[in-house]
Amino acid sequence: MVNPELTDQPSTEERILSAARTVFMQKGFHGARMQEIADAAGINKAMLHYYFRSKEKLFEPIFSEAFNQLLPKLANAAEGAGTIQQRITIFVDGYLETVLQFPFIPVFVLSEIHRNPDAFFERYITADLQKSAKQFVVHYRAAAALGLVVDMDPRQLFMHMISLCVFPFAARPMMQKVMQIDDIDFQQMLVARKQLVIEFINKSITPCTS
Amino acid sequence: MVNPELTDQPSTEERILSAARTVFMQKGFHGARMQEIADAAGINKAMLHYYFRSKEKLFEPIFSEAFNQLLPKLANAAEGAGTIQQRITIFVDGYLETVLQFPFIPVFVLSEIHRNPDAFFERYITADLQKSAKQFVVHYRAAAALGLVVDMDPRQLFMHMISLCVFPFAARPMMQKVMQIDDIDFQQMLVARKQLVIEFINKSITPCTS
DNA sequence: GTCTATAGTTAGATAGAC
DNA sequence: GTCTATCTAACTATAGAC
Repeated sequence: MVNPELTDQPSTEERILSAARTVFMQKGFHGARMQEIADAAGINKAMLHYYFRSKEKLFEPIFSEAFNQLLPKLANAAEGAGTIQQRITIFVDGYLETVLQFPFIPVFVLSEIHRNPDAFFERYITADLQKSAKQFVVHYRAAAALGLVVDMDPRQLFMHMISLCVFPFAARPMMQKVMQIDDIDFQQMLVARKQLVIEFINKSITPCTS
Repeated sequence: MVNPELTDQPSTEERILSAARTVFMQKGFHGARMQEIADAAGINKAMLHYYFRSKEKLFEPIFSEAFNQLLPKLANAAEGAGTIQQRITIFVDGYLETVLQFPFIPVFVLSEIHRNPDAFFERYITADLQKSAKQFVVHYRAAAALGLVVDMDPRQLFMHMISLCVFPFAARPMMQKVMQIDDIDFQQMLVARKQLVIEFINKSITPCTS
């Protein structure tokens, strides 16, 4: 057989992963059915188990991939030089960029955390990640001591940032319905948030010196 | 038999609902097991079906109760007299008060929306709710025209408000682990948010006239 | 590697005695 | 109303032919 890497045809494994990504993201772990994944991949259930022994083992790489696209954004914001405002911009920009590209990630990650918190923590909340969070806190406190930003709990600010980026995607269908916004308009609003959220946060943390 | 309304003993139906509330809120619809609910209620599965014909029919009142505690807060904020700042305070206060009391509601509602969006919309997103959202938008635009608040899309502000209130509860386990905050401290932070979120928003929407 | 067929398990729902 | 026992369906997982 021709090496699948050199052809246009995705390998069976790739087709399975692609189908699993779609189904798991939309239905979650418990809601997803192996049959549905098999159908979407154009193969049968037996093949799923041939390539990935179990549903759990098929789920793992999908979740891993999703999660690892989100959280490294924090490291970018915490490391290197720059003002707090620049760090916030880097974080919000990167975060919103990713969820705009993969809008199912927020709900997917949230429900997985609650389904299996211990396994989740052990694998995905690394020491590096915790270190980045601490660095951000230190950076903010330093800036506050210099009077560059208002004095507030940086951990609360950090929660503000993530909330403003992620929640509109997680709650999208409800928000759209309540505010009666169609798909095109809402998509534009989500794109516009990149700038808006940064302005919103900056206005709140900047001391009124003018 | 003695009228259960007059005794201290909760009726079987109440015990079932109470058990279902706990299990559904922690596991979601698909994750919940009828057996587990029966065990928690101290009865057997047959009784669940005797009182509530199906899992779906048992789920319905639990979800309804949860959802109806959240969204009426919007009506309170939209109706009556008051400044935009006062409306925001009413909304954030009421919202955070409720989720502090029932911390599982956010994830619960979010996952149900994605499980069954159509049924969800039909039953729970009422015309009243949509009217309240519109009223809030009108109120904000009026205040902005008078220069009392900065000119921004009030629908985006509305998303900011809900995001800041709800998300920290939905993502609590992850946030705690990343920032290495213990249960007691995090609980205090959540309580403190009532004031913080209001200040944060007010600072952002208030024109810098000083 | 891929398929068909089926085993094994679990969960939701029901029947029927008390 | 409450229980035990059982049915049926759905789903994950495997066996075995090709």
